[in-house]
Amino acid sequence: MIHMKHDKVMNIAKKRGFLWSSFEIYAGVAGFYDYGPLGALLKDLIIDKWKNYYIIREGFYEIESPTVMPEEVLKASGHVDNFTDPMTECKECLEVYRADHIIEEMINRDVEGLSNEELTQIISEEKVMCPRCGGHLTKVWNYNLMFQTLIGAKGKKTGYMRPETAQGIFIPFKRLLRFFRGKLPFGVVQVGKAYRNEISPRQGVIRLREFTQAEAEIFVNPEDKTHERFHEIKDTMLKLYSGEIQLAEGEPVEISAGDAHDKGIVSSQILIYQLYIAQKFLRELGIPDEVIRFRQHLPTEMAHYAIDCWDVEVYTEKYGWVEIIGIADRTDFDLKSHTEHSNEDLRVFIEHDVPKMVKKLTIKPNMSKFGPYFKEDAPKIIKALEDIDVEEVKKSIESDNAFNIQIEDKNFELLPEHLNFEEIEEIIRGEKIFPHVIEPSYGIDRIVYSVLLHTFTEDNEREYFKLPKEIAPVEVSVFPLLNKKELNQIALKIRGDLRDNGFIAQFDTSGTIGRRYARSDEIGVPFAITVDHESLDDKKVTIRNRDDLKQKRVLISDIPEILDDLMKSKIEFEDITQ
RNA sequence: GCGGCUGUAGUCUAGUCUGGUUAGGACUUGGGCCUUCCAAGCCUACGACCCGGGUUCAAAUCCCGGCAGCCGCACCA
Repeated sequence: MIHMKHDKVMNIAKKRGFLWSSFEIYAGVAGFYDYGPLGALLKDLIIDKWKNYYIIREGFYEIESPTVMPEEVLKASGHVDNFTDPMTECKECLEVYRADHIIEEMINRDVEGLSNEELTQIISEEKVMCPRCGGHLTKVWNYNLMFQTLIGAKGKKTGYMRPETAQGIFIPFKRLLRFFRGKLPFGVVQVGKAYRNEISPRQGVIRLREFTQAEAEIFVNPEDKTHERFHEIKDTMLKLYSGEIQLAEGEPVEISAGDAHDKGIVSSQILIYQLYIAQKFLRELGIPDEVIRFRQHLPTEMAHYAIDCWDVEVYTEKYGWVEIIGIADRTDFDLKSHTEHSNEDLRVFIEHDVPKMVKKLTIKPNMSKFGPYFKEDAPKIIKALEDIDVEEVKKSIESDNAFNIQIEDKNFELLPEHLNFEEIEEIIRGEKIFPHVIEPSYGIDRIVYSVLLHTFTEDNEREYFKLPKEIAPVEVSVFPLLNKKELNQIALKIRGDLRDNGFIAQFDTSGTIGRRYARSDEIGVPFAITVDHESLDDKKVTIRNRDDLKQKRVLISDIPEILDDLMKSKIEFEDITQ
């Protein structure tokens, strides 16, 4: 199959320094890509924009945690045990299979959740053979997608490269909760590398072994998944491809955020709000609506920890619909699991709106009798009574006139005169709960690819990335109309001024003016400034708009201000006064 | 990981079957000339046989192994 656009985009990306495969002079390694000079800038600008959305607009805070994680963490998260596939290999033809799949296929038996040993046993007992050549299969082994490493000089401690940035946020939850002064909801983000040792990654930058994630973990009260700004977005249209529609083999439907909530298509306001943010973000990166859709995970494909999960997918000619963002309700799975494994209480105290009054029967030892009777054993007994079922004691006393209690192999008989029962009213101000986690997870590399693919434009024999100016790696080009010393001097001076004003500006004298414009357009530079002979007299230059080729003549001294206004969208190009 | 196909400058490609001078061309890129606004022209320079081993007097060319890419299978919390 020919993928003209993909091939063109990747060729230009390689040629002009956006992206290329890593370790090229050593033939490369599949699943690793370098960002070149322009690619690194572009990626940073996209991440900046992402942070602008999540940190500034949503009010979340960013943290940074290590990419190497000790085994315990990933044991608790389930990655050590579950981020694996059981594999088996044919001894004859060396074909590799998913062990569970082959058993289900060959003998039609559900083996989900069985251990490798059990799978191996089934294979030998049921005589499951290689479906291709009939050969014997090896015993089942786990292929874990994580990169394993050893921590420390003696290498006794097993570590893994993190398979997602999320875990780095769950681990310091107690400190984060304290930072946010104990109140839900709050959000924490992390941008960084994650690692998955894919068996055979062959989808370019779409499937990398080392990739960049931008994730937010939003901790919410499970009883309250509303969003305070939902009313502002309820009329926004979203193209939803729900599980139900997928099963019915239907088409995605355009539906308003409000309806999506009212009809229960998306499980909560806060989840829909995240879909809305994702859509807005992608639009502003120059990805058109037609190639964006939200696809709900089917119950069968949903991760074990999630109750609802939507992928934001972008259409690509080469790979079809590609997940570039995953938005999941992870519930309390992670915090609960880390609580069990670490013995740290990762719950949050939720104060009730109105304190609850609870009537409760308590035991009050009658110390004037109790003390002298039990003497040195009295404190022990009192302590034991604190943890005991009061109703049971009361019943026993009422029916048998005694209650027997065992402490350290000794029996004590409590008599009615030793105890008073009192009904007290207790005030319950709140309860401890595990927050639920809403997680938008952005695959930055896939987004960079989508942006390049979908901003790539061919018109009038021009081929260029029509990057929104906000994410253009180079903001302005400065050229002499002709490669003459006196023009170059002025152009260099202008470039210097622009750099002093914080713009990324480039200067180019090679070839003719047309070629220079073409080179500048190709990498998506939104504006070009050209110095001509008249500039020597009138101190004016032309400024050219990439997208419509229009030009305006402006004073050299006004350039930094004009460009600043243009870049910040305070004015449009046609508003420039000559 | 398995099978098939492929691997020559930044890009596209000639040469490989049939081993033999200094691996040829086009585009791109750098420098220069020319040129008063959108990849023009001229001069000039830089730049390649995927890696390793074998056969041979001699390997881009034949053989073996590796790596990478593409396609199919498998895999894809």
